[in-house]
This record gives sequence, structure tokens and C-alpha cells, in this order.
Amino acid sequence: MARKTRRDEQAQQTRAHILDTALRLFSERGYRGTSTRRIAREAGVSEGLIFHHFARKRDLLAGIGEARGVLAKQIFALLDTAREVPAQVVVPAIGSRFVEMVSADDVQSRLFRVMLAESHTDPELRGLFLETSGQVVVAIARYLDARVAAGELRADLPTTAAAQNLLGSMLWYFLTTAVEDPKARRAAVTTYSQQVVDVWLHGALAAHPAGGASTR
Amino acid sequence: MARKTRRDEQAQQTRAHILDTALRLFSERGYRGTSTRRIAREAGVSEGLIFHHFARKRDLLAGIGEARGVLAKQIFALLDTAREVPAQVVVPAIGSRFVEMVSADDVQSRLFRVMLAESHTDPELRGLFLETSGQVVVAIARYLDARVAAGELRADLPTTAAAQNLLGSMLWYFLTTAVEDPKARRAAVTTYSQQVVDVWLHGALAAHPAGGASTR
DNA sequence: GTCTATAGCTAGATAGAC
DNA sequence: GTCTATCTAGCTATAGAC
Repeated sequence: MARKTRRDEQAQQTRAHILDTALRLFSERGYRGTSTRRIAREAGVSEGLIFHHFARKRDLLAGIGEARGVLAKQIFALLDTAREVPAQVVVPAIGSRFVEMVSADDVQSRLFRVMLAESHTDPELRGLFLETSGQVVVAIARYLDARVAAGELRADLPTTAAAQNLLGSMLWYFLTTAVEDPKARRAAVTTYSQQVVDVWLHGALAAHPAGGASTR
Repeated sequence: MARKTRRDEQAQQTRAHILDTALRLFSERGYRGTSTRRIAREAGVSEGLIFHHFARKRDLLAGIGEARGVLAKQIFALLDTAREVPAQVVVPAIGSRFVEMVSADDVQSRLFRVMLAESHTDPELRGLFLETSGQVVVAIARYLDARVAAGELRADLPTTAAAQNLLGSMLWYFLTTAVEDPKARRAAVTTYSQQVVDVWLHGALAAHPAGGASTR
């Protein structure tokens, strides 16, 4: 087994390279719109090699599934270390973290794109998508619960809906913003994120004649 | 020309029926995942007839695009007649209207699904999607401006971001909720919509020691 | 582990009879 | 206007040499 190491390493690299290429093409042209022929050409390998590593085209998607949850894990990490930090600080951070990740030209953002696009027609991917997004919602809601308990957020805040509201806003931005140069994007993202969080934190109503905006 | 009428009518019906079938299949299996062969079979016509009415498969998408904007128009209508009505009434109505439309098993919801799924890989559809959603955002933001002027909403509300926040929340619900029986859905939709709007209107913060939640 | 060659099939699209 | 029959190209997947 010791003697196989070098060749195995090379093979592993090739396998990963095929997977990267496939993910990139899937995110650009969709799963069905990407032929194994094209993946082979752009990865610089033969088509036969792809089917050596992945018995069926579908397995290229499964390889993608393995990498999922990285997005979710980053948010989990952010929230776990921040349970004592005010929402006024953490919530904007979630916003920028999400948009950064999702607007970058990297594996995570491509993964997210593919899952969003293909989960409409692929039950398995849809399951992964729902599971992951559900976990993120729960994680954020639990953090909000902690901030309610700490007295920062109002006691009758519907925390799950509040979390969904935040994520939906970020999703909207992701879907309706073109992928342009990262520098110009950063400014726009920051403004948007701040404004959304502003609405989220303070609400839209003018000061009530009787009672604060937080009492219904 | 008078004598052709009956035959033309029939042809027009057939054409529409093909288009309906195509839209349904596209929404279920995606554009690339739907063969013209299958459309023909499910529509009960021959494949040749499809290509008689639509020279290329792509034209089926174009025909679908003609029907777009119905969703947007409903929101426009709702907003135009409601400029004097408080946001506390109109905003929940937008929410339920949107989710109703989008969760129904009809042309509009299927159209929305297809545009959402295919706009990732189809530049033309993406253009239509961005244009329509942009118009909806503007319409809502203009309504919010009117409510700010009326003194109901706070003067420093970032109205565009506030509109995007609302739509994003609805989109999130649409994406992460399965298409089940309409009756059970109605209750869930109502709750969700109310809670999201509650956060949107009143914000998340507890009452400030100094000043209401609406003054920053 | 990687390539070349190719099988077997299904896709979108066309031709011509009725 | 509609159908049947068919073309050609492209797809996924396999076989066998190296």
C-alpha cells in the first residue's frame, strides 16, 4: 500500500479537479446544460476518465453535496461565539458574511447557485437545500432567543420569522444583483446590508402616540 | 379571410394548449429536462405540430415570457388603489397576495418558478426576471414613500431596502416551502406573513431607555 | 490511472403525405 | 393544420489498449 501513494495522490488531485470544473460549469450553464464532454474538455482530461472516477454523471452532483454546509457552518461558528454579543453587532455581520460568501467567485458561491437552481427539479438536491437552510434558520433563531433573554430584543419577537426575514433579504439581494467586479459590489452590499438591518432592528413605523414601537 | 376563422380558432387553441403543457412541464422538470417529444405526448399532439407553431424549442419560452408581469400587475393594482391606506393594512395584504399567487397551481406560479429556475442560466429570462422584480420593488418603495409623507412611517426609512426586505421574506417562504394541499398552506402562510410584517413594522429591538425604537 | 474508440440512445428539427 | 417518418447531432456510458 505504501508504494501506491504517489499515484493515488495524483489520482485524487485529478478527481478533485474534475469536480471543481464540473461545479463551475454547472453553476454557469446548469446541470443538464453541461455535457460530460464539455467537462472533460475544460478539465483537460478524457471523457472516459470522468466515468472512471464517477460511474454516472449524477455522481458529480453527489460530490458537490459533500461540500455543502460550509456556508451553514460559517454562520454556526459566527453565532456560537457571539451569543453574548448584541444583535446590533452580530446581525449586520451575518448580512455581510452571507453576501460576501455568496457573491464571491469561489466554491461556496457556486455550490449555492447550483443548489438554488437545481433544487427546483432535483428532489435529492432539494432535500439538501431545505435541510441546510432549515438548520441556518434554527441557528439564527436560537441566537435571537438568547438576545431576547438578555433583554436586548423584545420579548414577543417571533424569532423564527425574524430569522427568515433576514435570510430572505439576503437571498433577494443575491438573486437580483449581477455578478460584477468585487470592489464595486462591496460598497453596494454594505449599504444594502445596513439598511435592511436598520429596518429589521427599528421597524418601519413612526413613533406611536402611546407606547414605544416595541409594544403592540 | 372570413372562411378561415374556424380553422384559425382551432389552431389558436392548439397553440395555447401546447404552450400550457410546455409551461407545466418546464416548471416541473426544468427547460432542458423537458423534451419536445414529451411535450407532444402530454399535449396529445405530434412533435411535428409543435415545430409548426414554434420554429425552435426556445420559442416556447418566449411565448411563456409574453404572459409575464401578471404577478407584477396585481401588485401594481393593489398599490395604486391603496396609496391612502395605512401600511399596517396594505403590507400584510401584499404578503398574502404574493404567497397566494406563488403557491397556487396556476399559470402565474408556474411562470414564476420557471423564471426563477432558468434565469440562472438563461440571460434573456434573467433580464425579464430582473426587470419585473425591479419594477415591483420600485412600486412598493413609491407606496412606502407616500406613507412616509403621510406620517405613518418614519421619515428616515430606507424605502427601497424596506421593500426588498419584504419581497425577500416572501421569496424565502416560497423557496423553502413544499407545494402541498392548499388548505393547510393557507394557515401557515397567514401566520408567517403576519409575523414577518410584525417584525417589519415594529422592529426587533426592545424599547430603548431613551427615545422610541423608531428614532435612531 | 488514463486514453481512444465507439456503442446505444435520445435530443431537436425537417420533409412530405394528407 | 396536423401527422408519420426520418435525419443528424449530441448525449451518457462502456470496452479495451497502454
